[in-house]
Amino acid sequence: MKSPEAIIQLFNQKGLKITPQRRLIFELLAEDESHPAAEGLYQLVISRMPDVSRTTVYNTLRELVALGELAPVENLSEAGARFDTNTSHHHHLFCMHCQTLVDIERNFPDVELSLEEAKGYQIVKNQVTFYGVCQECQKI
Amino acid sequence: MKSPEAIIQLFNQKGLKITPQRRLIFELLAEDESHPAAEGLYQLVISRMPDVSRTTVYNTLRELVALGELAPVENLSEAGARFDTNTSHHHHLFCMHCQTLVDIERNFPDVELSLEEAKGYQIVKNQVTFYGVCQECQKI
DNA sequence: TTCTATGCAAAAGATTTGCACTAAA
DNA sequence: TTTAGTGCAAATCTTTTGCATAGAA
Repeated sequence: MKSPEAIIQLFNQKGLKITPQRRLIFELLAEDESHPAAEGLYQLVISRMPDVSRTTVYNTLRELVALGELAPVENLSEAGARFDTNTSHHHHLFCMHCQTLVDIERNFPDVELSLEEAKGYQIVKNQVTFYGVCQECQKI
Repeated sequence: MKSPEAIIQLFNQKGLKITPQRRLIFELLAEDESHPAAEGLYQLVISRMPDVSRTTVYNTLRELVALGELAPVENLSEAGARFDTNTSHHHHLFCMHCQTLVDIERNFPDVELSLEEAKGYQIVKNQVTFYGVCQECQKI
């Protein structure tokens, strides 16, 4: 995700207000690579600022998604939706045991449908998810 | 999915009982290609057998998934989880407007990670989802 | 001073659970 | 007759909403 400063500038431009709660959320997201769910981010937030409400966390996540600065992950379910601070086109590697999710930054040029296969759909993008077991979980 | 008869046989083997409700659910799923959510299947069920409860539909879906005869779809969210009666390895084409989901039965041999890219994960499978707009929705 | 954000409590939607009753085997 | 399934109501979990108050601009 963009730096907290860049996000703050964007919020200002849009007439949205900067509160200490939001500032903290921006900071936590900027350094996050875990694709957190709302609840996980909320826990992180209250560990540093105990009186923030879930509502505020949910509101801010919703604003960031609306502005295109955060992307909901194509859902691997298991509880709530997870968010991706990387909004560029990329793929995912998912641990089926511990639910860890890692970005794969590369293209798969082969992943294209022929006209017949596309069945008249106008294709916008594709998303590859690799399912596996991470190193840690293999030891168990 | 397998034929109702084959599923019934499997349930019998496992000591699970066959009720009229389950028989109907098996029949509806066997002819379904829409990847229904629980609620959609429930509506279909009660259109033919009005007093079936949601609980029974949810229970039966859960049994089928546990037996590996039905697969939860890697979630495209927007309300509830959807189910795939096709449990073999395949990919998906999704309409971003009407949520229609179509199976893509082919391999993408290019979709492999190198050892470094796999970051120590033991890869089990991959899943490609194409996002687009179907023919009907393009007309709107 | 104005207007959005916050936080609470309640609501909403999907799914699960406890339990008494029914029915398949 | 035994054991699992059904259906109801209630609980749970995630997320949204209404609203009074606080606080950023």
